[in-house]
Amino acid sequence: MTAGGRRGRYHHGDLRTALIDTAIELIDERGVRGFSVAEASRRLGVAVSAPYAHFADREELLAAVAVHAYEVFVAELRPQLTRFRAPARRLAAIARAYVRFAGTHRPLFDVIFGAGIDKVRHPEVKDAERPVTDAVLDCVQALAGGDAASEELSGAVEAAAHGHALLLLDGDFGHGEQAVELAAERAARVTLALVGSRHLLGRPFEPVRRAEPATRGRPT
Amino acid sequence: MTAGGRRGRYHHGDLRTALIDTAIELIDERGVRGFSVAEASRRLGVAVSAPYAHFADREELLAAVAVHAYEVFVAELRPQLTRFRAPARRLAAIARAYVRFAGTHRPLFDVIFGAGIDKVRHPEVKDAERPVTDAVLDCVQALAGGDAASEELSGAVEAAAHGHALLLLDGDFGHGEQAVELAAERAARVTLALVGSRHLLGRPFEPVRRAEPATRGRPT
DNA sequence: ATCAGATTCTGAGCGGCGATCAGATAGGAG
DNA sequence: CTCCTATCTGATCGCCGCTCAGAATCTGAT
Repeated sequence: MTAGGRRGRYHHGDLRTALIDTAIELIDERGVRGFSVAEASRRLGVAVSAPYAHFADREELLAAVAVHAYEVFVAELRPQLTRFRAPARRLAAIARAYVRFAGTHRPLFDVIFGAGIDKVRHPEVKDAERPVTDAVLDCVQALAGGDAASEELSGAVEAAAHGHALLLLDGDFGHGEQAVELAAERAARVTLALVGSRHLLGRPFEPVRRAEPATRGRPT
Repeated sequence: MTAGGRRGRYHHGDLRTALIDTAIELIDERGVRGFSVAEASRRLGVAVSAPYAHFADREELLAAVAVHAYEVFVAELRPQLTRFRAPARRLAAIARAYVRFAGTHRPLFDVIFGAGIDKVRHPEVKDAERPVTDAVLDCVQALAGGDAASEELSGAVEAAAHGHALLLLDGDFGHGEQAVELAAERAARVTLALVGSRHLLGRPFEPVRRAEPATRGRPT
């Protein structure tokens, strides 16, 4: 393959990669829902049928964008994880990085959660997602042992991070860089609150009662 | 208006309502993304252009469905709110009802959050949403006073409820009625944990990291 | 009862999109 | 150089959102 991508030639050179990049551009301008394969082709100067040599359909192209999105996120997350040793802090760092990613790479975040990609038909996406879910699970298990309590905590943390990301993109924190930081910090604080909650890490409690469970896994 | 909606006649009778109902059916079968005005028309036996006498465009029809969805949710939420007096319990009840609604009225929930309706161009939706946000704000202000802490708590509660709803619809809690109840109960518990957290309701607690606007590397 | 005006619906049509297919073109292996 | 394979073109199909002129029907005022 002659890497290049020079336009005007019969063979584009690296149409696959160019399509992914252009897709991100278009999604940034008009949203996932407004993205069309035809327009991406036009922008690249190729026939509207050309993309189908590289992707089975529109969804497969979006899935490739989603995989790239996870790679970017993981690349940003990893250095943050090495900065903290305590599982609770690491969990908070994940939440913060997650919200930051949503705020600073909006089109990528949009593709991951707004494109309606069927992860069963596109296992690549699930694979790309794995490092993130693994990181969460690691921390949670260190904190909660490994049974129902850990499931509950990981669900709560995921929900908190994702929810704050949505609120941020909805404009609830304002706009601009400081909105992103505010939302990210809130998500981190909420995560720590969840980890520190005496309600979640004990066994299931029924009423709000202040029954402090005896067994509390609290390493570090 | 000759109420009726008998098919075969030139005038349908109540096409507007019929379109909303049929839209919900279709969305239930193929998802919001798969819904088309044309197919709804076909199913109702009218011309594909008929809907445009009642709705400016596809999005306006979906907005009407969203308004109906909020009405249903509010109708289910209200009796739950009267069952509890303590703000914390009410907040948990809201979260529980929210997740239950997502699980038992999936197409309606899909429309609200997956149809990409522009709430600025469709204020009816925001109006229909108001009773819910008001209920949350009521409880939160009773708990947190009214400043930053209350904003933080309400964001956390919304995030928790919405996040658990998404996890439920993603299959993370399994399937069927018991999955819905499990997810709803988890959301309620997490909400109580948030309310009970000494981290959230007090004044801001120690920053996780030293205030340092570090230069974060940006991978391609 | 009648009739003017406003609603609601039809039928035709436009442009855009996703997707398929046969065939042209280029790069690489032998 | 020659053949093979991957890549790209051009044409085409069906579906969709949406518009428009005009027909059918309903409404309310007289």
